[in-house]
Order: sequence, then structure tokens, then C-alpha cells
Amino acid sequence: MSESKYREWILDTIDSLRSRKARPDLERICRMVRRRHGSEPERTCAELEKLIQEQTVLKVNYKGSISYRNAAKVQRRSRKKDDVSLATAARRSAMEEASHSDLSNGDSAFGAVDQDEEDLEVDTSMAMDTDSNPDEEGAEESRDGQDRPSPSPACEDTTVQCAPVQAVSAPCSPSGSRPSSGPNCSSGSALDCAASQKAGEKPNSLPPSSPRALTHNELAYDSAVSPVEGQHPGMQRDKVESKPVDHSRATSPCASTIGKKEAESRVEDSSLSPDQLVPDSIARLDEVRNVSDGRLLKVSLPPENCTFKKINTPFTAAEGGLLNGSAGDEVSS
DNA sequence: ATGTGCGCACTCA
DNA sequence: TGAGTGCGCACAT
Repeated sequence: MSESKYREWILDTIDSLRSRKARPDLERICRMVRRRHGSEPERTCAELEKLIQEQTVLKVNYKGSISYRNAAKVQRRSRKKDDVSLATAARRSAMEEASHSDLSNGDSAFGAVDQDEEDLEVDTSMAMDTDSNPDEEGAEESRDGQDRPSPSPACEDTTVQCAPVQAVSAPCSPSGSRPSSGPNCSSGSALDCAASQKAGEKPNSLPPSSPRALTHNELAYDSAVSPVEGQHPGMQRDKVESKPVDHSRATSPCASTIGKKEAESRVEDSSLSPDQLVPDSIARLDEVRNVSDGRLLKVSLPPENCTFKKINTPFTAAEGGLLNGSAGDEVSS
């Protein structure tokens, strides 16, 4: 029940922020939801992750910061030509909407839906590009989701919340904002996380891959990341194994956005393209693996570790952060 | 203090 | 050149 509500709230909030020309970031989303509906930031954060997993919401690293998009609306540049993509997108949206009701709930239906979506994404992933990619994070997880029906089963756990989103994007809080809370964003909560993002931040991203991928679409995020892969466990693994490496570090669940920036800062390549999604997948390689095994365990530990790590590992960059120089954005993970 | 509206610059296809 | 995005500011509450 609430899930669907949250979905609406979150999507609505994202739309609202966008229409206001404000970056739909975690902090703003949580704040607005809290203001409007009184829901706790933590909860909002968790729900948001779920939506990301479901691909209802896309997490993207834009201009060095994480933004959330309404997947149903995202299309962005790439597509023009491809009708296909549009179509796909449309379909997706439709599905999403449809799924809104069920998916979130995790009804049986959703299994099917998911698949479809996945397929779409996969197949179309190329087309979708940005759109889909961003989801990747979600995608992967969603895969998991297959096993486990609902989108965010785990989320509820503290681990979860942080996991997806954060993981993806945020490696950990940069400023070390709160080591103590480390593990989950929870207490610090989204807001904190978000806040931290801002604070610390510098954008960056880890570019996993090669720019070329981007060529196709921004989504390229990287082949590694590619959502698609995620779909098949086996594939995932391969990919994961193959590329992963760096990313793994980056990820840290809870730290969430916060960390991300740091991470980004350090890593930054310039190659990235602007909107890139933030594929968690990479980040979460570990998780993924787990998944392949059976499902992911959300991994609780990581957070702390990550957090600390990241925190500890300061990069001068952070400050210097400017590294990013490039305006673009990068894909996050 | 917080939310909102919007001009403007940026980036990309 | 058109479109999407978000910063930064001014204004509203």
C-alpha cells in the first residue's frame, strides 16, 4: 500500500523538482516528500531505491551529481531518430505504470512484468540508452528481484536502502560525514546522505568503461554495466568479473550519494558522457555476484567498510575535486 | 527558513 | 539549432 503511494509521491516530487528546474536529488526528494506527505526521509530513501530497482526511477549522474529521473519521462536526447527507442520507452513507461500498482506490491504479476521490462531493456537497452541505463542499477537488482519478488524486499533492511542507490552512486560519504552512521544511511538518513553529497562533493564518477560505449547512447554506461547483462545471471557474472575491479570500490551502499562524489572525484575520467547513469552494477559487483549465487544478500557489511574506506581514502581530489573539470557528468558507477 | 519560479548557461545530438 | 538539465537568484509563504 504505501509503496504505491510512495511511488506516486516520489515521482511526483521528481516531476515537481524538474519543473522547477531544480535538481531532483536525494536530498530534495526526501525533503519534499517529507514536507508534502510527512514521510520520513529514510523511508523515502528506501522507497526510492525500490523504484530505482524497478526502474521506475532512474538514477543518473549528471554533471557530477546524482539526479533522479522519472523513467517514464526520460528520453533525452538520444532518441530522436529511433522511433524504436521511443516506442520502447513508451512501452516501458506503460509497463511501469502498470506495474506501479502491482509491481511495487510485489504481486505475482510482477514477475511477469519484470521480465518484460527486462527484456525490453535488454533488447532495447541500446535504444533506450540513457533511460534504461540508469536503471541499470535497478536492473540488476531487479534481477534479483526476480528471485525475490518484490522490488524491495531487502530494502527495508537498513542495508537495503543504502544498497542500491547508494551503492551505486555513492560510494561513501566523502566527508566522512558520518562514520558512525556508516552503515546505513538510515540514521543519518537520506538527507544526511544527500547533504553530504553536496557538501563534499565533487563530482566524479567512475568511469568504468570506455567512452565508446557511450557513443551509442549515453547509456552505454559501459558495457560492463550494461543493464542487460545484468539480466542474466551468468552473464552478469562474466561481466562482472571481467570489468569490475575498480568499481567495486566505489560502491558503497549506504554511504550513498555522499560518498559518491568523493569517489567520483577520484576516479573521474573525463571520458564520460553527460548523463550517464549510474550503474550500480559495477559498484555492486560483489553484490551481484551474490546475486548470482542466489540472491543478493544485501550485504550489510559493505557499508561500513566502504564508508570508511572511502572516507579514509581521501582524495585530494575531493577538494581539488575540480578535477572534474569536465562538465559532463559521468556515469557513476 | 523553506518552497517556488525562472533566466540563463551548459551540454549534446 | 533544439532540447534537456540545473545553477543561482529573486520572490513567496
